[in-house]
Amino acid sequence: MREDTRARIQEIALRLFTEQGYEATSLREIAEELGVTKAALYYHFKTKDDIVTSLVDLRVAELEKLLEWARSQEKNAEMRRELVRRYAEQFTTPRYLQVARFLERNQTALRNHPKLAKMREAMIRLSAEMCAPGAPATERIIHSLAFFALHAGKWLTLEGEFSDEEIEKASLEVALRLLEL
Amino acid sequence: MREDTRARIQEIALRLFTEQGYEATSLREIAEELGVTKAALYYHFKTKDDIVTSLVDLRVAELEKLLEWARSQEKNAEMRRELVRRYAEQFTTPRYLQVARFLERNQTALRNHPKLAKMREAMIRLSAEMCAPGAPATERIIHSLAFFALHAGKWLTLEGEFSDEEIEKASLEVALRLLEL
DNA sequence: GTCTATACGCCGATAGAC
DNA sequence: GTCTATCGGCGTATAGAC
Repeated sequence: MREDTRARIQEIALRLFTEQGYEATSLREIAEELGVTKAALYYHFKTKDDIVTSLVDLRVAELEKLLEWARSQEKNAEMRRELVRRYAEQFTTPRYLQVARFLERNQTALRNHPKLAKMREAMIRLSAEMCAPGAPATERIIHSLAFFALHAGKWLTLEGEFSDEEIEKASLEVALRLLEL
Repeated sequence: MREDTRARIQEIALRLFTEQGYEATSLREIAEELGVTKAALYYHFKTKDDIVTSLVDLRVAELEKLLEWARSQEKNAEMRRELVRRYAEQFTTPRYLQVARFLERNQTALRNHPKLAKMREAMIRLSAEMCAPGAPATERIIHSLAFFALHAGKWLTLEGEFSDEEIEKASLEVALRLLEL
């Protein structure tokens, strides 16, 4: 029945960082939820920052898998649609959705985190794969907005009116339609 | 030449909160940039939270102006386009753009701030004005996405490639096209 | 209006026993 | 692997002189 402690720390930290923000979450809170003292955390992670690193690595790996796939493809309309679908599909794995949300909500707090730079770089390269080199600004921007639409759930203050599933489904539809503009 | 000190505190706090995040910005930093001690700040604002309140008030007032206008209009396609245009136009006033960005980037850190609840409520009502009552989920979501396309600058990791103006112009174009989907 | 001085607590992190 | 104890530092905030 005993779960790996390291994994439980990640799980609790991920939830609290997302709900309250990275800076607002102390190691004491994480330890308390886990039922240990904060000193115990230091056996599993060198620093608070290290917990973040372990989480971001998950997301970077996912983005790089996507990037690798994109590069192996011809850049046509069907490839772009499939890329958006695959990007959206990553969010159907709960842990990946949680990590993505954590990163969404802590961009500013983590702005100096080296792994975040890696992630942004991957996003830039991914959105570049959406267009032929030298594509006009509006095309680049519209295609990038397709990715953005999939993150918009955070901003859509419609909770209570529609389920998460409805919002996600409609977001994907909008993202795909954006590719056709 | 002497500017009002209260206004200068707001200006510096707004910039630092946006760049570094609310939690990561201390009153000491603000005071240092202003060239006074942090104790001096307490003459102008009761608490750190009070500085935020004074900033959020600006945004809430803008949203409510927009909401009032929306309510006085018939809900047709041209009204929706005009509403999006007016929403976008608010961001052309530098101070309002700065405040909006500050709020975008500190949603999580300020999640318990009472003024933030007011702002979210105003956004919900504003996006409700975009549709007839009882409109289907996809319509509501797509029209709401139109607003949020205008916030996409944060996510578009295209800085350096395109100017802020290009991104804003294209975002508005996409927002307007979303209304027609 | 701004200062110095200070209260008081929580933070991340470490040392060393068990 | 987890504990107790503790460190140094910085956080917000206040008191009271000027």
